[in-house]
Formats: sequence, C-alpha cells, structure tokens
Amino acid sequence: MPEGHHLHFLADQLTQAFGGGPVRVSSPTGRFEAEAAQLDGQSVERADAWGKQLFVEFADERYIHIHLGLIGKLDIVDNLGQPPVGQVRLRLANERRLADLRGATACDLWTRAQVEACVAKLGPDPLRPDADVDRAWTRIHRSTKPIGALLMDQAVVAGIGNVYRAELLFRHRIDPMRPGATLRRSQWDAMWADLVVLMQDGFAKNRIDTVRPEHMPEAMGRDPRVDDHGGEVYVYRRAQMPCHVCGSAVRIADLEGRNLFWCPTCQPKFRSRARTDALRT
DNA sequence: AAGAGATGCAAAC
DNA sequence: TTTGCCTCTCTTC
Repeated sequence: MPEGHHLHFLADQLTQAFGGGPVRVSSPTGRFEAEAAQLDGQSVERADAWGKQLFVEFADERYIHIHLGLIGKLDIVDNLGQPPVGQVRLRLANERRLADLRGATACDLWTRAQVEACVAKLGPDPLRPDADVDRAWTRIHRSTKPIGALLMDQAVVAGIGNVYRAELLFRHRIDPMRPGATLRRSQWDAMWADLVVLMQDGFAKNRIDTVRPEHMPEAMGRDPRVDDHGGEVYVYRRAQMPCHVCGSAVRIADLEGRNLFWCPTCQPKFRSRARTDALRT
C-alpha cells in the first residue's frame, strides 16, 4: 500500500493516537535502540507526510523519519499489551494505542534541518495544500524522458507510485513512453487535477480506486477485483487481461526496473509532429 | 512446504 | 545494472 496516500493516512493515524502527549518509544530488534532511548517518554507534537516520507515530530525539533520502501509496514492498533511479533524495529505506545514498524527501508532520528533538506529534494505532493504544480511542470516540460518514468521520479511529483502512475496515464489516454517535453500544459494541468482527486480519495479510504462509475464491476456486470491490492483499477497488474474500456489485452513492460502496465489501444503510441510531417511530405 | 513477487529506493558493483 | 532490505500474500507443488 505504500504510495503517498497511505503515508498521509498513517500520519493522520499517528497524530490521532499519539499527538500532544508522552509516548513510550522502544526498539524490540535493537536496531533503533539508542535513538529510541533518547525519545522514550517524550511528547509527540504531530506526525506529517511529504510524498512517501513520514515524519513523527517530538519536542525540541527532533523527528523520527520513516520510509516504508516496498515491503515496510506500520501497524497502528489498540494497545492490549501484546508482545512484539517479528522484526519490530520501532514501537510507539501509550495507554490506548500501539504502533509497530517492520520491514522499513529507513527509520532515523533527524533534526529539523535534515527534514527540511529531505523535503527540499522532493517534488510537489498532490495531497499537500501548498503543492506547487508549476514546479512539476517545469521538470516534465524540460525532459525528454518518458512521462511514465517522470511520474515515478519523486523529485518531479512526490507520492506517486506504480499504481497511480499506470492509472493516471490510462485515465488520460497517454502513452507511457511519450517524452515529457511533448506534453501540453493543458494535459498536465488536467492530469494534476485528476491526481489530486484520486489521491484524496485514496487517502480517505486508504485504498487506491481509479475506475470511473461506468466501468465499475456492478455497472459492467463483471467480477470485482480480488487480490492483495484490492482497489478497482484499469491496468495495474492486469497484464494480458482485457481492457475494461476497449477489450484489448493490457500490456506489461519493464521501465527503469519497475513493471509498467498500459492499454495499447486506449493509450496509442505517441508520434511526434516532426515525424508525422515528414511522412506527409 | 516452498517459492515468487509486490504499491520503493539507496547502496553497491 | 544488480543487490539488499526482511514482510506478507498468493500461487504452485
């Protein structure tokens, strides 16, 4: 689940569970033990997310920085005094709630300066009200890299992952291999506006659904999606299966080490104007 | 029971 | 370009 919507969901949960009061901080695996000891018993101010980076703010401008990576999990549950199960690198607990971190790529104790340096490298986050859409457009407009690769670059847009990448391109009928510089500003503005709505919905439900009402299972009389992802999507992890819109077999390819999914009919191959003109003459 | 693969990314070659 | 993280679910035997 760890695309940007999920990290914002976790930040909200952490703030609700621990914000404004003292928290027990421990590291059952010992890997974060020295840092945990420094924070143990201190008050949590709040938690916040920027893209896929999660920050838990303590007094004195100290922050726990967490990045879940591909397989990391942060379970926030009622505190019933249960012992840690598996490799719990970080445990936050108060009388009511308990949060266990497992499998994360990063868990560090940071200063405010470190947090600011991290955030400065990130592109705009569609879930933040201060997001600067122009900053993303500048990067896209100046790049010959495929838009499918640019959308995954956290310095371009922070919070998009493999699901939102594939689904956003499908919804806007854009060839993932199309160079960023060939997009029109109006296309990017429409994609961004759509992304904000999709990710806000994902944040509210903690689940990625991108299928329009007319293509939902009930509307089309098809079976709902059943797998560990769960959300209703058009192309993500649907290789070889028929497109919900046109019936073509959904395609899969490797782009920069990640699986890319798209519909070859709904997202026709992009031809540059120069090439088209050359063929006409 | 065992293996593959996954919503990510940094570090190592 | 490949490996590591070290979890969890789904698939195959």
